[in-house]
Amino acid sequence: MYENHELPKTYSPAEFEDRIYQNWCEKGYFTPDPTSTAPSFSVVIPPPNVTGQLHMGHALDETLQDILVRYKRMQGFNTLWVPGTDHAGIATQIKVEENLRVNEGLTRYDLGREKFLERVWDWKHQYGNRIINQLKKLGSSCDWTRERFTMDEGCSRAVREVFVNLYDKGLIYRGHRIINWCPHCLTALSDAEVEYKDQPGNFWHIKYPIKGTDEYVVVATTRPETMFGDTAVAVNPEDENMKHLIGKTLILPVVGREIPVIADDYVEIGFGTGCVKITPAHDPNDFLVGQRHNLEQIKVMNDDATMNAYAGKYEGMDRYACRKALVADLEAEGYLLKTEPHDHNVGTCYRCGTTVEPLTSDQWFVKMKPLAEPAIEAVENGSINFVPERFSKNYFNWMNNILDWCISRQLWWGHRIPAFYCDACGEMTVSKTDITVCPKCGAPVRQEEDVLDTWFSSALWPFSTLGWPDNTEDLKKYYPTSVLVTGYDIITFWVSRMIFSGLEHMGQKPFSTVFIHGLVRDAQGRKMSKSLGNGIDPLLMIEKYGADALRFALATGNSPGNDMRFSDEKIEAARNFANKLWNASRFVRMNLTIDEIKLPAAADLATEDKWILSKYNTLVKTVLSSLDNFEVGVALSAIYDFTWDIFCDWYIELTKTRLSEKETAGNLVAQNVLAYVLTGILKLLHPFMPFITEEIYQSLPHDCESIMISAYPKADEAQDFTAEAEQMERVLNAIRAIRTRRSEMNVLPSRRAKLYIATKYNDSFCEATVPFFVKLASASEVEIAESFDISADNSVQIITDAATIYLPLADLIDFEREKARLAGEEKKLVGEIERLEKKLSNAGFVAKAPAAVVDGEKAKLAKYKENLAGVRDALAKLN
RNA sequence: GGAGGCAUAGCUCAGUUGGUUAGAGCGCAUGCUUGACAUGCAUGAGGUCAUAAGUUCAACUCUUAUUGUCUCCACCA
Repeated sequence: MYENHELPKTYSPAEFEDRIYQNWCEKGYFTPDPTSTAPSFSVVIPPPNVTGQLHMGHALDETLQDILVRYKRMQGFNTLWVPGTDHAGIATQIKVEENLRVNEGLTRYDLGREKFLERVWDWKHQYGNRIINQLKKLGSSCDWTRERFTMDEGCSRAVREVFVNLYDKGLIYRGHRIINWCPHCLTALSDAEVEYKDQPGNFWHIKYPIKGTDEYVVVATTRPETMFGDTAVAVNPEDENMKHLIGKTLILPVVGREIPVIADDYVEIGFGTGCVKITPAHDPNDFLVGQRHNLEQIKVMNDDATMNAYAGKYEGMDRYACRKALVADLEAEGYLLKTEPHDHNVGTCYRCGTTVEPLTSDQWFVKMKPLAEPAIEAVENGSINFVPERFSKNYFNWMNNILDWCISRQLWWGHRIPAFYCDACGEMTVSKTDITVCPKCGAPVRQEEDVLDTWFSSALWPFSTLGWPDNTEDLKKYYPTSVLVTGYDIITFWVSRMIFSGLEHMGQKPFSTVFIHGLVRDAQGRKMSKSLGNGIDPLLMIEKYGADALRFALATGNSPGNDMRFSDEKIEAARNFANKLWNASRFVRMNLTIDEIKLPAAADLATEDKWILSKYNTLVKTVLSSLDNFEVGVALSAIYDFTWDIFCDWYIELTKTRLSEKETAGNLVAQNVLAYVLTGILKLLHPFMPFITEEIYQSLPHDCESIMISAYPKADEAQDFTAEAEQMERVLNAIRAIRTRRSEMNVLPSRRAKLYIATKYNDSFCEATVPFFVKLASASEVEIAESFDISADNSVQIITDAATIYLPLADLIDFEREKARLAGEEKKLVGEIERLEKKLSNAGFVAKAPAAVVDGEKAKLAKYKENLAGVRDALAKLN
């Protein structure tokens, strides 16, 4: 590929990200090997809208999937990530209609169904690749040879197969029901597609006269314009104040029509006036009441929510105009008793925001109860599990209360329902293939005009994309898929429907784990939205900071299921990390003379090598266990901390002496360990930051043609050099302590001082560590002995875990300040000692706490006591 | 009305079976062109882990209640 090339001086991702991605594609790394016998790991992408544009939500979703997919691929799984797009019925149709209206002043009806659909397909072809290309920019390792579309031939065949199967089982039926109607989109909506929003409104109290008397009942309503469709007034049969009215006849004001008073316990005693107008054709509850009492359904509106002939003189008016006019007339005629402000929740269309109108209509439904039962069971028995687990509650809540699913849409863009009507004999035929004549009487048939809910086809995505209804190799290998990654906002829309569809049609769950993430919000915590204009464009971020930085920013500090904020600071921090890694790699690279990285034998390793290898091994364990538990953010921050704080800030510094000694054995050992650990970091990091890791990997000696198909690191107990690691920590702590003291004394780094180290652990402070003190603790020279007797008048005493260090700073020392510091130290130690003694004298603690904990506390106590003695000693000398 | 999340440093957030002196990034302060990196290095200030009880030898962590905040579901006409 790019054999051991030099790394440019500055990290500029734009210069290599596209090139690398293209190379991966050309090499076919994203396509699984068909001959592989390794266990499968498969994921299907939540298909974005085909004409949509990439937003931060997608970016997060794709990043998380790609992390899992690349991780598993590197672990040797036969890994497949199926990409594709969704035709997004309403959303796409609205866009095309809008475009048509603005540019040509036409409606879809002007064009007719066929011509209009041609336009939509044109639109799809024009914009369909945009989102795909945007996904590629992110680095997504999808198998593009398997790209699918919910309306491609295969998916369409799956839709028909499912429809006919369900129909034959009696699980799909056509019925006259009350549904949610969007007067703007002119289609039915499922319950899930309605969003409830609080809106200010009024409670209008209206008199309904009782026939043959001067009396009246008072009905309170938020929707007076529906009174033209009232076919009863209901009261609760248990309501003492109201039960005498049952059976009486009322006269509808303005309309003059007679309606009965009926008894139904749907009416809540004590709420409102106790009388409820019943409009079966325009309210879901009233519809049910109407069914119980056999009431007539009077629809008073047209499909565009203007009033029809039943509204009399209000015919043709919009529902809100009618409301206004009607209320004025009621008031004028003395029927309006009072108007009470009342906020209420109004259902709106999730696509266009128009207030939906509940109305009765002929629609197609899926009978949900029989499908929901096994779907609930699958999550209950752990066959499918949610991460985090709490989201299964959401799922159960939805599934347990599920009503039949209205699947027909009065749209043109979508899968046309495969039902064929014969006008001659009245027969309806549901068929997997198109038919032109009636199988019963031979007369011509016409196909159902309605199309299916978009989610009907998305529900089949995990198996329709793998070739179902054919029994393909892909299906055998990759179904059920391993993980589904998606946001909590579409658990009901999509996840639940995939689960029952998979169980019903495949006889097997569609996936084992549902990995749920939260929403990406803006820096202020607001939802990103077009109307607020606060959306951050992921592509701009990629352009400015690189895809790796974007991915890092999205993956870090993000825990499953929780929303996250995205800000410039976050992505800058991510870019800075990439830059840090880049420069550390340049440093390693420029010191490399070897052609092959070979970890030296343990006997040849220096203490600091064993220390970094132990630390690295701990990191590997953390990353593996975190990723296995979907703790992506934890894994990534562990890599970040190791890379920056341990590898760069310490280990690289510790190797500089050996690196300067060219052509020595120590030099070669240092080179090898540096390159080995760096390569390990790159591999661990690759799933998160695929581009920069590949670019650097290629510049180092490497044994695999691409990092993305190299083996993911494994933990290796042989590299846990515990004793050496502890030794090294003591040295580092001593260096930190010296730096701290010097800084407190305001000693310039350029002022070098001799160090005296009185050791407790001779092995920690052997001659080999002297250069570290010279280099990292600004020492001029170092003298090590078991103990020292330095007169106190010109030196600072530094007590560390492992040694007492004397720092002669003569004139620089402010003795008053040093005394105050020591006094503070003394106080702190006394406090700690008190706390520990109390704890250790607690019989319960000593008896019940694990021995290791007790021993740890004892050791700590001993250490503090020793340190305290040292501090007091120093104080005594100063006084 | 039902369910759930969140509450930890000035800001944004981690904290993995309860057990060192609770962490990071950004910001802030002080000092540094230290052999790759100022997109950097070193050092530091800053937290009674929302409140109150409970369980425990031991609670940021578990339980309950309270307060604040966000979300989902249902919906009363």
